[in-house]
Amino acid sequence: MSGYFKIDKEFILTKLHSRKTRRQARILDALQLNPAKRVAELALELEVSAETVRRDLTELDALGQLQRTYGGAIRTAQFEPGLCERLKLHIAAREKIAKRTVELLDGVGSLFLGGGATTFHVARVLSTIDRPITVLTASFGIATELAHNAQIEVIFLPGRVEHGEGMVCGPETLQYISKYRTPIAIIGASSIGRTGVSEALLSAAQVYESMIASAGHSLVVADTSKLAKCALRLILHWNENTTLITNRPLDDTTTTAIVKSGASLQIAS
Amino acid sequence: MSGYFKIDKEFILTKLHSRKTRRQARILDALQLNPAKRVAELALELEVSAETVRRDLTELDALGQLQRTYGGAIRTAQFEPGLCERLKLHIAAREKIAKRTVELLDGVGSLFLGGGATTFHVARVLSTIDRPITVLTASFGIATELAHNAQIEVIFLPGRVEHGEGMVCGPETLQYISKYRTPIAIIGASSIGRTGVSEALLSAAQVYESMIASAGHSLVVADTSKLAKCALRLILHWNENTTLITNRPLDDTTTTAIVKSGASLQIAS
DNA sequence: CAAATAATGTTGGAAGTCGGTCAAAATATA
DNA sequence: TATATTTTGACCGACTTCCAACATTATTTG
Repeated sequence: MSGYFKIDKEFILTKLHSRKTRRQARILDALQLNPAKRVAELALELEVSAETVRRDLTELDALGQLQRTYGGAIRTAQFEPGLCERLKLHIAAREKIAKRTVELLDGVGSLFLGGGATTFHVARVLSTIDRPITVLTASFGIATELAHNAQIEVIFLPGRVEHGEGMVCGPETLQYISKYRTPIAIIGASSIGRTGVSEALLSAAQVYESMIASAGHSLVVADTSKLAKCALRLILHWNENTTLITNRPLDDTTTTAIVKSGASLQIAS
Repeated sequence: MSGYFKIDKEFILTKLHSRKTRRQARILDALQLNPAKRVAELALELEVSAETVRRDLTELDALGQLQRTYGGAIRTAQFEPGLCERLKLHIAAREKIAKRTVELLDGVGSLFLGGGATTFHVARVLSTIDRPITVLTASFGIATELAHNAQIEVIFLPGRVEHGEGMVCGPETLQYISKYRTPIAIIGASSIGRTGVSEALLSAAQVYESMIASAGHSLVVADTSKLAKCALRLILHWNENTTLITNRPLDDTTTTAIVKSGASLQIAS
């Protein structure tokens, strides 16, 4: 029992009130206001030696609280740290898929755009479009990316902010989606298989499912790394209102299953 | 006539297809995927000399496309570049105001939180709160800031994304706000005066106005730099359901006007 | 209080960056 | 095609950062 008390006291004294912790908090604070800070600059402001600052930065970097650079540190993306990492994977494949997807949007005036790394690439390509289009999304990252282009009207969906995912979801979101109708929904996926598309995060799955239900046709964007995985919730059975856009031909069994269901298949290369 | 053609051709050839422009585009692309890049790193990837990369970075930095750091460059905040600048002003005053404001929230379970630099400081203080609370907001930056704390339920409002402001607004937003009732709305302002509070951006003004209408009591947060300015749209007449939280005593005329109206005045120091 | 531990400052050399200048190469212009 | 302009690469001195080792100071523990 007293052992627990001791740990608690230690924690409070050491972790919360030590000079070091306070200083590191100030460093993080400074980075909230400036995207980047130099070692020398911080040493001056905090009135400690540059070495101390360097040691602090190394620790905070290891904790993922900031990112070290040569000469200083930058704040880590405050949005979806997980997504930032995923964005670095399969870039070439996803860019091809994104381009092919946007090519399919000829004549489309409005669409739903789901969340995830691949759809983010779609947003980046879409943001270069040169005609008016309306996009409905639940993802902060995608909304911001698209807002760069004044021709794109971005409608953001309401809902509870999913902590750490950078998107909204929940009953409010679903209800709101159901009030709209668009010709197209563009959806990413945790996994694709013979039966259909599934998604690992339940709250996101529900949002995508609603988007699909409110759209005339669904474009599923997924690179081949998503194959043969199995995610929590099936959000879409292959059907004639579905197009899968991927980067490489799939195995015969899957291809047959998709084609037989009436869905289309597009290989971007 | 041929003059125009020439300019056009020049533009296309020089600006869009020149090696330099393509290379700079690749630099910006690389920064989309990595928050920071070093000069040497870029030189290797782009297969040009470090000097060329430095020159490119200098140019892109001057254009505000990225931010130069010692040894490389980082991407500029993709969110609200204007807000980022405003956040650097009046920090001390705003932090005091923010702390005082959050102190006033004892017992409050839900609230509206408007947009702007001062309310962002409120969000930062609020994100350290140690009890459950529900916050409704229309600002991406504030939503993200608050989402760090798992105890805070953040409800995001729907609407058209205001290009460059990092918030949603428009009729959908207003209608959605009118469906909620909260005890408190915390609102920033472009200016405060004898009559009340006004806001420069019309679409934002409408959102704040709705928030005020849906809340039992309004906390107006504004540092004294907002005094004696006059912004486009008056969003609030001083009344008994209003509290102004500011950092320094106001001039007698304004103080009298506010107090006479029944509003409260809090000086955070 | 004394010993042990952790945190911080100092120093010096290695490595990296910067910015200016100049020459070479690519590109545009006549 | 020849000339002018722009772009790029290379070099160098000045400056900055980094890292590791060690000395010093603060903090915790017994």
